[in-house]
This record gives sequence, C-alpha cells and structure tokens, in this order.
Amino acid sequence: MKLFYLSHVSRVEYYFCLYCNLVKKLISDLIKKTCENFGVIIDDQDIEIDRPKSLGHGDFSTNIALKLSKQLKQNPKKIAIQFVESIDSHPLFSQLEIAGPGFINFFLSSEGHASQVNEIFLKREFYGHNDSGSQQSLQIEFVSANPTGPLHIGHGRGAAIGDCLARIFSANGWRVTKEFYYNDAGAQINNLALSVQARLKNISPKDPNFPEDGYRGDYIVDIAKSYSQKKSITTHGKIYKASGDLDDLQNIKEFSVAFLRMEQNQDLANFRTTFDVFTLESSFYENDQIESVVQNIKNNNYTYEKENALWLKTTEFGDDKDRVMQKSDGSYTYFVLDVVYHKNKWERGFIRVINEQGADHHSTITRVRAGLQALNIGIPKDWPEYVLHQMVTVTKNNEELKISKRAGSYVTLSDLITEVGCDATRYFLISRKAESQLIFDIDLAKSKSNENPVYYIQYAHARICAVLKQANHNTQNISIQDIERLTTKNELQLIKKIIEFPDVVLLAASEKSPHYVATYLKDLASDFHSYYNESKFLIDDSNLKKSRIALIAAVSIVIQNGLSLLGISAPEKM
RNA sequence: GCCCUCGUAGCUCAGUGGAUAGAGCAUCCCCCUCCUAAGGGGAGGGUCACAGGUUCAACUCCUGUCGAGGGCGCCA
Repeated sequence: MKLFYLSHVSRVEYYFCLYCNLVKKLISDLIKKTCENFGVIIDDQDIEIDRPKSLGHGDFSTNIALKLSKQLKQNPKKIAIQFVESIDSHPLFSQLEIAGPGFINFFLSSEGHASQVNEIFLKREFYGHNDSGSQQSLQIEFVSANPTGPLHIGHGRGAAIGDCLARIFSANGWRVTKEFYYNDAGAQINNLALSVQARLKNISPKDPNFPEDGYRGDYIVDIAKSYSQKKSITTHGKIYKASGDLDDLQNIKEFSVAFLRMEQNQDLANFRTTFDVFTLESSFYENDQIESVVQNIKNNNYTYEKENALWLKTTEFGDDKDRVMQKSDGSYTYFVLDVVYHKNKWERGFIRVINEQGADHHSTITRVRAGLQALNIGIPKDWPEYVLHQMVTVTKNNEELKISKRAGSYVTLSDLITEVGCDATRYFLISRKAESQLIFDIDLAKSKSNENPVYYIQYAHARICAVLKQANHNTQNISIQDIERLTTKNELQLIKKIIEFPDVVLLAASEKSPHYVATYLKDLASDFHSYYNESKFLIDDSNLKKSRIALIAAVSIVIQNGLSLLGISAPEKM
C-alpha cells in the first residue's frame, strides 16, 4: 500500500496518530510549547481545539488565550498576539489569525488541506475510524423486547439507536458484542400462553372468559392458527413443534414464544439489525445462580429482614428507599434477576456495558448498580452505562395512535418498514437525540417520503456517482496543485467539512449519540448540493476537472462511511 | 410528594461553555437548450419557557419557578 504522509512527520508518528488527528496533535504541541515559554504548565486535557463553524474562522481554533487570561492577568487578545508571534510558520498552515475576544484561528495551507483530504483516499472505507477503544470489549444490550408480541415503533427506536451505537463504537476501535435479553420467564409469558389457548378455544377478547390480563391483538390469532395446524418453528437453532393439543399449556407456551421470537428476529433482520448473543432470563434459574448472588450480598451485610421479606439496602447506594429482594413467598423480585444478569455480563469480561432502553426503565438503574456494588467484586459505581430513549408518539390523520399491546392497536416495526422503508425509518429514528420525545407522522413519512432527509443525503451520493461514472475517474489521491485550484467558497467549505468527519465519529461515541452523524451528513449533503448547482465537473479544463472530481470522490467516500455507521444504504442511482 | 427527560421559528427538530442561534416542512419570489430539479439561490419568521447565579464568555453549567412526558410495587 502506498503511504502518504507528511514530509516532516515520521512514519512511526503517522501510525501513532492514526487514532487522533495529526494536525490537532501538532497544534496541541505548539500550544504546549508556547505555554512553557510563558512559564505556564498546561495539561493536554485543558487544551481545547475546535472546528469553527464558519469558514471565515479557519479550520481549527483554540480558546487558550481566553482561558489563560485570568491566570496571567492579561488581556486575552494580548496573550493571543504573543502566542501567534511565538509560533513559527509551519508548512501546514497558511495563516494564524486572532479573532473576536481572543480566539486563535488556524488556516490550513494547500499542503495541509491536501494531507487531510488524502487521509480519505488512503483509508477509504476506514476513513473516520480510530482506535480509541484499543480493541477492548464493549457490550451493548438493546431492544430486549419481551416475546409477547410484535415489535412496535418504540422497539424500532431502540433497535436503530442500539445498532448505530454498535457500528459507531466498532469504528472507534471497540470490540463490540450486541446482545438481546429475553424475559422468557414469569407472568407475562403465562398470559401469552393463556391468551393463545383462549383463541384456540374460540374465546374472543370481548368474552368475559378471556384472560383478564391477556393479549388481545390479532397476532394471537395467527399464533393459534399455526399451533392448531401443528406447524414447526425453527429459531435460535432449535425446532419447536406444535402438538395442536388445546390443553397442553406448556407446549402452547413454548410454541408461542418461539413463534414471536422468530417473528421479532425477522423484523429486526429486515431493519438491518442483528445480534451476536441472545440471553434468556430462564437460563439464570439454573444452577442456583440467583441464590448464590443473594447469599453473597447477604454475606456482605447489605440486607436485612423485615415483614417476612429480605431487603437490600439500596439507600446506601443512592436510592431513596430500600428494595425487596426476596418476597415473603420466597420468590425473588425482578431486579434481582437483573443483578444476576449483569454480574454475568461482568464475568464475561466487558470493560464497558451500555444498556439501550426505553426511559420507562429509568428506575432500574439505581437498583441494578446498587445490587452490583453490594456484591463487592470490584465493579465500578457507574457500570453499566445507560442510554435511555424517550417515547415515540405516532400520529396518523393528525391523531395520536395509542400503542397498547394488550388492546391490540399497534404500529408495528414491520408496518413501518413496509410503508416507509428501512433506510428512512432508521434515519428518522436516529436523527434526533435519544432524550427527545419524538413524533412520527405516518402520513408525512408515507405520502411525502421524498421529503425525508435521508433521500437528500442519498441523492447527493447518487449524483456524485453519476458524475464519477461519466468522468471515468480513478482517483487515488489529491495533489497540492489540485487543492490550489479549488478556491471557491463552496469548494473550501466542502474541504473543511469532509476533513472534520473523524471528529464526528469520535464525538458520536463519546456522547453515545448517533444523531451527530446524521446531522453531519445532512450538512455535508447540503454543502455538496450547493456546490453541484454552482459548478460543473465534466469540463474541458482537464486540470480543474481533475481537482473537482477528486474533491467529490472524497465527498462520496465520506457519505458512504457516514451512512454505513447508520446502517443506511448509499445507492449509486436514484 | 420524590426521581428522570424535555421546553429553541407556525410545525418537526439540530446546536461539543465560545464568534452573527440553524435545518427541514409550511408561506412568498427566482433558477433546468447544461453532469440526476428527490436539487439550488433568495425573502419573511426567534423574549432560546421564566427568574436568579457561576464564568473572560451561558441556548449550553448550577439553583428555583412554570409547563409537557415518563417512572416511583413483596409486577415483569
């Protein structure tokens, strides 16, 4: 592989910097050195290097002079002047500028721009990736829907966010395991079996004999039909055969769960979401695992007995009241299972665990962490981490659709994928930050699907592909001379934008927020469309043509990589 | 009552303590003899809920108030 690297940087250093931005490191070093000249020692963490929003403020900026002004008891502008004067001219920068209250703005030279853009051609599908995770183990658990009904739009939001996070953390050098946890034990599964049995016996949901807490959706009828037809279901490597026997509740239960798990997996696969590990709640009932966890906590003196029940002193770990672990009837409360499960995750060696859940699970966080702390086995206080997404409200004909599984009125993920499409649904569900409640307008998504921003991004990519095809290009790099020919505002803006991409990948991981990628791509597409309307590419001036083709070829790589982080396709034609 | 999240343009939403607060939709006006008009350019539209505080600097952090949603079980 041909390596492009900066003339004044060694190859070793280049590799070292694969995970961080070379120019940022350079600026950081320059600042540090200058600080030392002033007799100020500064930590790397305290050096902030930003990407200014506006083109007029350069490619990088630092607020160091503003931060030091108090300590040095000097006007920030004066400090900035001293900084700029003491930084030697460098081939990567064309100019340093002091702006506003005392920002120092760095403008890359043509050489600087060429080196940054060439990273794109060098790394191709890996451009933007970094190794900040050092290949450590990270697990992300998401969706984890109960096998009691089809997945709805809320699960879709969890699936989209979780899957995108997994892709983003992989790109940041983490070894990611995607996991799905099934609550396949407990009352809700019995309810499912009873509901299917009732349908098998032709008891309608309106009938008073229908189970009170039963599931009333039409999908129960489908399960009953398959069961009575004695069908077999193969899922997760096992075959589940329906006996057709109306009174064999155990068989009905197993078949129904298998049926729904298979259906959920199909929906998720259609949503381009797959999992590495499926864990069943029922597996923790084996081998006295629960008892042993409870005993450990008891031994650590974090429990007491009151009113015939065993309580965990969760208040010692920040809860507002203590919680029951073992009920007076001897059975365990639900969060104990969660503690057992998370102890299991810890023992599997995950340095980090991220649980992506609906915000209604908020209250479990304190209890699970408290239970893990009470085990006293060295688990960090803030482990596991959580990403909680707020509810999705669905509107149709300007009316809110209530999502109620029991009542059976329902917007399924499957419906959405069919009506809106996988790409658009994924984009819509991750384009807003998880903490925002969001409104999914079915009519808008269906009838005006062309107005969905995802098409705007994909269209930019398709347009580039069309030009590249006609140009019959084979762009492998961009030269300094190429860069020097790109002088319009739109061209400079595009260059600035594409070389920011690695920062966006880092940010999306550190904030656990895929929507940064979505927002970035929309902005990048916008910059491209402006450029496309302003400039022509298939032109007679072969040098200029080469420059422009190289630029948009780089843009297309960045769009592909960005969409790939979101699990969205980058079609070459639209 | 307690806990969590949110409150930014008519609507849906972005905005990493930083420079003139942005986008899409909606309204109005322009732009295809030309590489994909699913596009571009422009206009109008803002008390960043409100009040204090911290800071060189606050939409952003802290406190309080108001409003919206969710959660607070010996349910799972």
